[in-house]
Amino acid sequence: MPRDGDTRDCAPPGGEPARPGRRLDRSRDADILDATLAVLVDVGFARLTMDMVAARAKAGKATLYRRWPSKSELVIDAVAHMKRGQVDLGRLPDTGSLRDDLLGLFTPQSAEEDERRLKVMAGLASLLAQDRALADAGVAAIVQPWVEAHRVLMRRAADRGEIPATADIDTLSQVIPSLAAYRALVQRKPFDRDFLVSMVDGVVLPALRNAPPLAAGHAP
Amino acid sequence: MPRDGDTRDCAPPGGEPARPGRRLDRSRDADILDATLAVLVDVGFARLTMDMVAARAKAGKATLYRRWPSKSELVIDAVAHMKRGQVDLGRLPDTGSLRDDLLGLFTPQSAEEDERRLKVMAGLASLLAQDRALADAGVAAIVQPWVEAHRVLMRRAADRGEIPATADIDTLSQVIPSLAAYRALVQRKPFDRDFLVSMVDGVVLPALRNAPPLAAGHAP
DNA sequence: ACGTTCCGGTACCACAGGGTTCCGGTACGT
DNA sequence: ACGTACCGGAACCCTGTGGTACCGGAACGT
Repeated sequence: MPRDGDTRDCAPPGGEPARPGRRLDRSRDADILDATLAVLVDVGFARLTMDMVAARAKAGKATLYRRWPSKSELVIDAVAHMKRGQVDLGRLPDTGSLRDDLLGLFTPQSAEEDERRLKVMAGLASLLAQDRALADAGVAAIVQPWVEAHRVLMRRAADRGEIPATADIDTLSQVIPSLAAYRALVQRKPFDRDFLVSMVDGVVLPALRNAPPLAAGHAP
Repeated sequence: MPRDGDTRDCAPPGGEPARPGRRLDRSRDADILDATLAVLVDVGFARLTMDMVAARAKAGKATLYRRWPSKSELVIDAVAHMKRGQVDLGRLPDTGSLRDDLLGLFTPQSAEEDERRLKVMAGLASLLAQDRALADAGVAAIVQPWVEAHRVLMRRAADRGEIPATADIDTLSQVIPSLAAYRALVQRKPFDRDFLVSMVDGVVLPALRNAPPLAAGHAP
């Protein structure tokens, strides 16, 4: 959350207010947040220093502290800033086949983006154990939208009868995102299409088609 | 790995050698390692200080450095030390039913142990992104034996015809450990029996029974 | 031109924590 | 008793880093 002191208060929509000596300056925030994410990807939160961020953003350390009160706040803001460009729940694939829908979430361009997101997640790993707020922010920004997308696709498939209505969608929609996160965080192997196909055909689809009638459905 | 200098070289099996001024001292190592694990569980690797470990073990910091060359080595040793008491691959449940075997891995006494292991894993999270060796040691000590146990149980079930021979065991044996690790690390929810049952009945067993004939089997 | 306002860079401070050293104490074997 | 060898505790050094103060300069409006 950018500091609301100084001169950078929320200008009402409609371009820069005519303040004297005012630079464009609005795009600097994004540059700095991107630089923060880049450093975070490279070295993780613990080894991230404000000097690295400043150097990467070609900014002065003072500028960082002028806008964010601390390292933590800067990183939180950077992670939140990453949400932009996330999977758009309104524009999900809808091919009539659940398998194609699921694989359709993985476009070549989204691949590198996902990889990046998971690396950010890995960079945040140190905080999962100590800063609950930041960890939750990271999860909400990175994994949750993905789970939501899976849930929608599976729900549709159930509605059109492609999979049994008894399928435990709440559980199974978390499987692939969880496994992907685990693979990226712990195993440090790439999340590629082969892996996705293996998960879809080997785990999720078989489980969905073979839903047990008595499943009590504990959402994880 | 305890430093091999000083006087604590590998005494050949057969009790304490009669060295003058020698205390029992053999149990101190275990105490220190346990203390290290306890602190690791509490605050994670980043916030773990040698003073904390020394205080917890009622030992002096000097003693720690007399035996381990650095903080990293101490923690690695502590994690490896945790392997002791791990699932014994020789004494796995064998009820004739894969479901009962899988659920049988989860005994009330093992529950708290697993919880502890996963907390250690969470404490190591900071290192997953930076110290590959330590991260791998943690994974090998905590998750891998569990995967192995699942693989054995599934292999047996396939051999006796309970599940199709085409089932992708290499992939599916990783599912529950991965999901459990994800749940503990990222979601910070407890790994309880309800969750396990949900995973076994909702994901793994349906997927095993409904193995597609053409599965190319990409082990994750 | 000129002042205003912000910016980037640098030097600096404070402090936490890893690692080292030293010392008095204590249990053991002799 | 006495020496030995290790132990626990505490003081200490040193580096890295978060955070601050300050300066010259560049853009913009007037």
